[in-house]
Parts: sequence; C-alpha cells; structure tokens
Amino acid sequence: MSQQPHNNTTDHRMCVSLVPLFNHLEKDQMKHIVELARSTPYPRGQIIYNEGDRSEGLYILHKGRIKIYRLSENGKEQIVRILEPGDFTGELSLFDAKPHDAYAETLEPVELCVIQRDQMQQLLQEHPAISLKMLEEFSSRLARTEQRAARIGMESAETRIALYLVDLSEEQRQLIVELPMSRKDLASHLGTTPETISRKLSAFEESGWIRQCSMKAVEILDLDALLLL
Amino acid sequence: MSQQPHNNTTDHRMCVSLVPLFNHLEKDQMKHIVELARSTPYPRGQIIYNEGDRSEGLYILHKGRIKIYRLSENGKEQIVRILEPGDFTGELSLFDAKPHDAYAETLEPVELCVIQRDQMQQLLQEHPAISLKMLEEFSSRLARTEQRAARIGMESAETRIALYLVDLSEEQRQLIVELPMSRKDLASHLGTTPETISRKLSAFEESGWIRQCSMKAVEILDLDALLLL
DNA sequence: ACACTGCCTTGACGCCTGTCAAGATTCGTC
DNA sequence: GACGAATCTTGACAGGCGTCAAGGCAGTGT
Repeated sequence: MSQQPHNNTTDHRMCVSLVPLFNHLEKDQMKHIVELARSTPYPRGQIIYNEGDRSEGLYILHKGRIKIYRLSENGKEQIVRILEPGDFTGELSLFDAKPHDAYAETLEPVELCVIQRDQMQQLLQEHPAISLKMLEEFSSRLARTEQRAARIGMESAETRIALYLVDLSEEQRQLIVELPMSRKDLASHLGTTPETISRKLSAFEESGWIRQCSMKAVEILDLDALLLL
Repeated sequence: MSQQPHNNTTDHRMCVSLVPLFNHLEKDQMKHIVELARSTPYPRGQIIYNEGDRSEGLYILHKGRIKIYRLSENGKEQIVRILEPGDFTGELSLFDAKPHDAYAETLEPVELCVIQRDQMQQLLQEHPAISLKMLEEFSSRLARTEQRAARIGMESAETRIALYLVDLSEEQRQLIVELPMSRKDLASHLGTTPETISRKLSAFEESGWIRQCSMKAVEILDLDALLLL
C-alpha cells in the first residue's frame, strides 16, 4: 500500500467539502479554506491533545473516530463525546484562549485537518454563515449535554442504559443498534461501571427486552419496556 | 409605587446596553436593536416557557433571576442553570426550530426582553460580532455543562457538594459564599437530594471546614480539606 | 405583626450499585 | 492463524445515599 503525503490536496478538499461547517459555501470560498487546512494522519490510540494543552486551533475530523474525555481527581475517565467524520473539536480555546479542558484520543487510525486559531477567527468574521452553522452545532451539542447531565443526576443506572439504547435506536433508525464504543467507555459515558453495564444488559436480555447479537450490536425486542423503566 | 408601562424605552435601552451580547456595538446599532426588543415584567414564580413550547425567540434577562430546569419521567426536576441579569436563553429553537427542551421559571420578579426569532437571525447575519459573542457564551456554557455532567457521573455526592462550594468561592472571590438557590434546587442541580445536602453541610461544619452563617451563606474555613475529598 | 405554607433538618431503613476478584472471551498484533 | 493483552462477565460483599416520615424553622403575604 502507498503512503499518502501529509499535504495531499485531495485530503484537504475532502476535509472541507465533507464537513457541515463548510460544505454549504461556494466553490471558491471552499478553495480558500482548503489552503488554510493542513491534514494530518494519526495512528490508533494516539493522544491528540491533553487537558491543559494550549489549543492549536480548530480540529476537523474527516476520517476515523476520536473520543473526548475528562479525568477526575482520582483518575476515573468520563467520555464526553465521540467524534465521527465531519465533527470538529477544539472550539473552547478558539474564543476563550483557554487551554483544553479534556483529552482527545483516537479510537482508530484518524485523519484530521487543523485550522489555526487566528485564521479560523478571521473566517468566522468574513463568513457569517460559518458562524451560524457553528452556533447551530453548539446549541444542539449543548442540548445533548444538558440532557446527559440531567439523566446521570436523576435516573437510575438501569434507566440510563435503557434510554441510551432507545436513543441509539432513534439515531440509527434501526432496532438492531450498533454500540459506538466499548462497554468500558460506555460505562464512563453513562456515569456507571462496566460491571453494571454487563449486568443490566444481561438482565434486559433475560427479560426478553433485548438480544445481544455480538459485543457491539444489540437488537431491541421491546422498546416500550425499556422506555417505562 | 408607580406601575411601569410595558413598552418603556428606558427598559429596552437598559436591556440592550447591559447585555454582553450587544453592549460592544456602536450606539446606532444598539438603537436599532432596542426597537426590536420588547420588555415584559413577570412576577415571582411565573413560568416563562414550558418544555415542548415553541420558542418565541431570544429571551434576554435584565432584571431578576430565572431558573432553567428539566423534568424526568417520574417528575423529578433538575436545575440546568440559573440566569442572572445579562444572561439569555431560548437559543436552542433559534437554530433548530425545535421546541424548548426545558422549563423557565422566575425566582424573583423579573424583567426580560424578547427578540423575535427571524429578527434575531437577521441580526446574527448582519452583525458577525454578535455571533462571535454568542459562540463565546455557548462554548463556555458547554464547558461548564460538560464539567457538571462529568462530576455528577464520577464524583461522590459529598465531593460534588464540596467542589460546588469551592467553585462558588472562586466565582465570587470570597470565602463567605452566597448560595444562589434553595437547598432543594441546589440538590437538583448537583444530582442529589435536599436531605443529603443538609447532612453533608452539617458534616463539613462539624469537621470545621465550613460555617453555615445563614440559610443562604456559608463561610469556607478550610478550602484544602474540601478540595481533597 | 401574625399565621401559614413550604423548606429545611434529623433519624431510621433498605436497596442500588460500586468495588474487588477470578475466570472467560474477544480483539489486536505478529 | 495463534499468541497475548485487554476487555468483558459473573459472583460476593459492603456502604453510600435515596426514600419515607416527623418535627422545627424561615420566608411570604395579608
């Protein structure tokens, strides 16, 4: 197999044209942005930035997946979110000039573009449409995070797991849902432990509400039962 | 005392010039926005919007305080955040055209301005600076919410309460901190119960780490002890 | 100023779920 | 395809904290 050069133009163009943040722009505007972006490959399991690092700019993922997580004082990690191709991160320090407040680590081999802080700020000034897209993204991310916080605070672990499956089912529009992460990461995302995830999934299966097809696929048999936990 | 008319111009101007979202603009730009805003008074304990309501636009608070909360299936409420003068809400539906995902209720007599959805969108298009301010606000709100979710999921109730006091102390830059809400609301914000708040505060006091001055004021005596819980 | 309503406190109890440990399974790598 | 390491599962156990209940207090409105 042939090694791709780091500054392959095709990569840049993909990066920019794939991402909702930019793909609504005119051809020549995109071309301008392409020149700002620098695509870089990362192997699996690589840390892209640490908590406390100064931000380089906006990171735009166009291949692979990245997990964003925080660490508590006693070393436990919580998954904040999983980035899929088209997602971006590093936004905090774009505005506040604050260091990153979380870790970013690749789950698979990844390719992502970086747009420098100043250049991104200029883009936002020049193209209000980009700002609006970003506001849209922020507001939906905010809504999701608030819901997650509310659930972790108010619902039992059992309910959280059940609701998570339901959410996945709605997102993927299927009754056979694909779990986007390991049980360990899932546990940390839902504010519980791998053991509890394991136990509850088994319990759901024994009740006939779900079927565990494989390690990362679950078939939902009784959606209502999950909902009224 | 005299009743203020609803469309008092002074109110509008205050609204616009007070708020970080707008107060960086030129005089005549502000004047234009003032004309869009409609100030309305609300008594204490009034619901401003319900979950599921269609958004009227952007609500900008310029007097009093408002609590934003969600309800779980079983009727428990969780405080998402408390709005202080200068804060705004209703942003979700500005972009997604989705209904509100939380409730807004006044904690005190309140005055707030509303800017209609379309007019706000136009403002954002015309004044990129407003978008940037809003992005700034969103990104810091997002960071706070993610931290809250992480804490609720990973730290014990005791630690959450301790860290909350420390946070308040930093925000207010004082060792005598003023609790911005009732114990009931505090509990729901921290993902616990009023009973636990009561018990833990008493325990902290007995350990000599804090002193409960009044129902809504606490003096921090040993910040380090609270931090290493 | 007073009464009343809602909030706060304290106690007792029980359960959910986190923790520790060991064995089974799966996944990544060679 | 096979090894090794990491992940997942299952069990036993304990304890933090939610729940229910009753009494005291504070804040609000008349």
